[in-house]
Amino acid sequence: MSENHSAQVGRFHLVSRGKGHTLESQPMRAPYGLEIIESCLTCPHREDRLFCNLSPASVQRLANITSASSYPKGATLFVEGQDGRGVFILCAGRVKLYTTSIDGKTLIARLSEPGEVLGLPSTVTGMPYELTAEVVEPSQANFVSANDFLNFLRENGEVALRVAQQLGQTYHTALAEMRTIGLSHSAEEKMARFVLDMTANQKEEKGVVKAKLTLTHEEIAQMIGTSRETVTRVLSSFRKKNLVIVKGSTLTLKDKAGLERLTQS
Amino acid sequence: MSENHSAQVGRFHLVSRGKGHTLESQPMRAPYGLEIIESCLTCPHREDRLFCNLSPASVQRLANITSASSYPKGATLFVEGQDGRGVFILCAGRVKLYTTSIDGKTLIARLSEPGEVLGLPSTVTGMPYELTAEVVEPSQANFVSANDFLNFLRENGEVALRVAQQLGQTYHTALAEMRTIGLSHSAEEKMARFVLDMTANQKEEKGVVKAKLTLTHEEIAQMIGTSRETVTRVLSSFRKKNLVIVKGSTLTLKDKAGLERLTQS
DNA sequence: CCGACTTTGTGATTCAGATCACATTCATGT
DNA sequence: ACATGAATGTGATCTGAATCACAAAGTCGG
Repeated sequence: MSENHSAQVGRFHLVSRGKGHTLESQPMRAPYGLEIIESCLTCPHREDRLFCNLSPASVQRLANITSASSYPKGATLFVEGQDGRGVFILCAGRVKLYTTSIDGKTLIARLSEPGEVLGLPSTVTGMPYELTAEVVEPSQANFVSANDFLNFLRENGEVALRVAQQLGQTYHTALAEMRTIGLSHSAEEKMARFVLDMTANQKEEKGVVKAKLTLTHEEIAQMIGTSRETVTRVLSSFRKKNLVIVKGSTLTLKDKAGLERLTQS
Repeated sequence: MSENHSAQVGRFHLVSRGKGHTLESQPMRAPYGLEIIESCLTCPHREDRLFCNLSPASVQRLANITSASSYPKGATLFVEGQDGRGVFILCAGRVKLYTTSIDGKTLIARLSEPGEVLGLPSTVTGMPYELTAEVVEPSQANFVSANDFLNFLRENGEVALRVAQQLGQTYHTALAEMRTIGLSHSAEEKMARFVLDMTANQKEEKGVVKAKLTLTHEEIAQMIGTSRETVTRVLSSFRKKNLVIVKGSTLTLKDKAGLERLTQS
């Protein structure tokens, strides 16, 4: 029943890449600048999110069906339309989840942070993946095959509930994005919302809130539903108005109130 | 622990209304033209969706914590921002779930059909309702308080899994709408998507697919993120192009392929 | 059958932002 | 340090659809 998918999965991921340099034939290796975290048990994030407070037995059981892998930037964990093979528990790195239209336009649904579980909705419902998951920062993830995962859930009511909560969270996030895309009057408003979102979860230091902009303008455009040029323009208008300071990939929030005002216009 | 919320809840719902006629002081009554379905056990939809295949004991347990009510058109089941009081299992009627921006713009996230469970994400995660639920057709629903529901889930692993599946489904739907709103180039495209969505679940008779348009143009606009006038115009352009026939509130699909072509433009 | 409101239909106007077309600056690998 | 491709910055143009402003149909209660 529980064939170990890990190797096959690992290879597969490294095959499909976005654009640019080709990686097809390269062997898997540790992502640049990251030491490998061996077992999922030592993964710093696993415990405190989806699978916290599990009995040691359950943890062991989970460890058995889990297989860790590393993925380089550009790797694809799964592709929209493909049927759900299982879930990926993201331990380190960052993954972009998006959908594409026939003509190539892309809409980024969300960015996943360590601790999140990818492919959960599809795995649980048995439907095909509704999004494509592409690694934007070298990442490590634990894979659990759909079969194993579902069995684990069935044996483990508390975890099922926890999974439901995660899904609720995810839904919440999706709605938030729908709101920015659907209810905004202007690109400025969307951008303001985006910046506030990005900085919302950041801890401030010395009274200043900063955020790393992992995304290109192109990608920001794909998140808020505008064009790349508009992102560039709006962002520089924000700088002129002293709402934010952009230095390299670091964005510093200067006038939160000002941005919030734009949000409500 | 399990105080019965039903009466309080019932009264509350009837209080807040959208617009128009005032119902505040009126006593609760059966929705026009619907006989009341007494117990949730006889509710025709309950069994086959979320809570199918339960042991008789579980069904009984569920029946105990459930309270049925009827809601007239315009009633509000819950309001965005309010913290989750519990779930509503929709037995009959139709409910509109939407979010509103400060300036009054509305985005309809989805229309709920009988058998669906409303308020699930919030109840499970313990976060406030992220949407407002307004009855558009006289409805009947079974309410289960958050406490009771969560306890029920904890005692009942299989149901928790089922809940997770529902949530996955809901997420899926949300993504579908995000796609139409975010990836479309034109209002025509959005409208084509919308019409196809509406007719997708309908059974065809005599080789023709029809769908009841419960929504006003205004509401359609709020679903696909355009203006009312644009909906009117696009819809009549569809009629001119013989893609659909609209007669009263009945929409007949005439040229599915044609609409699909618009979808991919 | 008659007002009164809600919904739909249409024209005229206007403008935000998509798109195109480059110039410039930044990374990166060798 | 150079070269090459990616990412950003900026102007010019053009159009889809929002908005405004009514007219025409429907709908419903009394």
